Amino acid sequence: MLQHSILDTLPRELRKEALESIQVMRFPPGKILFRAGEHCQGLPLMLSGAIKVQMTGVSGNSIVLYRMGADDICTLSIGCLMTGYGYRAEAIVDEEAEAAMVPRGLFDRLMDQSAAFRLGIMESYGRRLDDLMLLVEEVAFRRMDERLEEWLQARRSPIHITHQELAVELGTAREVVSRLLKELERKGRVSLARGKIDVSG
Amino acid sequence: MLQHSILDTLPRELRKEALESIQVMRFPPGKILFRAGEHCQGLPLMLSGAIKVQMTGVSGNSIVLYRMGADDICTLSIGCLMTGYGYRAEAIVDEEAEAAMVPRGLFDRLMDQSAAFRLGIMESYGRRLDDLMLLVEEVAFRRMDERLEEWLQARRSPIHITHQELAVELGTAREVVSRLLKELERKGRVSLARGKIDVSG
DNA sequence: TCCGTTCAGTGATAAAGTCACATTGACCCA
DNA sequence: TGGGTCAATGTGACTTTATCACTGAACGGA
Repeated sequence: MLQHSILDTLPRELRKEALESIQVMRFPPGKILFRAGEHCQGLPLMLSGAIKVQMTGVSGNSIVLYRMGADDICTLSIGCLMTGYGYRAEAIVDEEAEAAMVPRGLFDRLMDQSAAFRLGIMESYGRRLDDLMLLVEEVAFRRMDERLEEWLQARRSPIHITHQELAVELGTAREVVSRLLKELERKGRVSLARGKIDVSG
Repeated sequence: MLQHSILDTLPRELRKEALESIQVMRFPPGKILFRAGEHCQGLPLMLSGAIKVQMTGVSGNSIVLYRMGADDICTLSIGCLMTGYGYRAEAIVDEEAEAAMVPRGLFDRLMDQSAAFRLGIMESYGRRLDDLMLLVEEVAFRRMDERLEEWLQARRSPIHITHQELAVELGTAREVVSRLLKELERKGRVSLARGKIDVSG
């Protein structure tokens, strides 16, 4: 169950302690791992699956910030744990996910004793930073029709999603997505059905 | 010169090594520390001053992502060093800054041997993540007139800045800033001069 | 089959971004 | 000291995106 995870790289002693004190959990799609404002209940180290992190603005609009995959450690939880503040965003499972919940004490020991673990942390942070920088640029400067088309092209057709969910992916309003999709349909690029988008080509 | 920096917390031996191998540098306002695409020349650990990090989109528009201050370590440089990719953004000095340039080897040793240093790194990452998440929300959902007014209120009047520079701070177009400022002037909230904004109240 | 609910479509209007060009102010320098 | 130059600002026209207020269509029970 822990095969191919970053924990495999630990020296024998530490690995033993890790395997004893961590709790492996399995989450179904749609499961909410945490909500904005809640406090950290442990550091999830992802073993498999995909989890999206999204935030909701004061206006009530939401946007997907980034996704976590295997070997990512939840950087938001680290921050939450360090500062004692609540989460600023929420995490929702996309694809059935397994995660090792690492207790605080073990986290500190891993940071102290394993260079590989530290590297994993830094990589997770690096990816998050990169994701967010790219997102800022997208949201600030790119056209919505281009972003929508790219999003659609990046998945396998047919795509099962509502316009509202797609709006959250892109950080815009549902009406905007509906109109742009209708326009794409008129151009023959997609065909639309309730909760489903077929991309041509 | 290194008083009150994170390096003070190091154990004697490590501190000695640090003081020998780091190079303290001083940068004047306007100095460009690095540009997009360049490769990392060392990890800056800021001792004083303020540095802004901004990125330019494919469209040619720019936006300020966040600012670094004393005790921040440049997370962008860490990522750059780890992955070997070039910088995705550029860093420009706002207020005269001093920074200790930490060589790769020392960085690794500090990570390995100083919990305080690790904590500093994590805090820097945490702040960056937080800054960027807030920025995404701002850019995606908030009205430009509100953002502009908040930005103005957060400084001491008179503010010496051009509309173009202000546009980069907010991630919008110069014309938008000019129009919104003119509107504020009509309402008596500011008075405008070339390169200067006086905020009333 | 009716009913409630979620999902999608759309007109009207406002806010923001883009393009093109006019005007203004600061400064240099002959 | 009067031009000349250039960066900074102003603005009209138009497009894109966001918001508000609905309407209608599809689905899933009861």
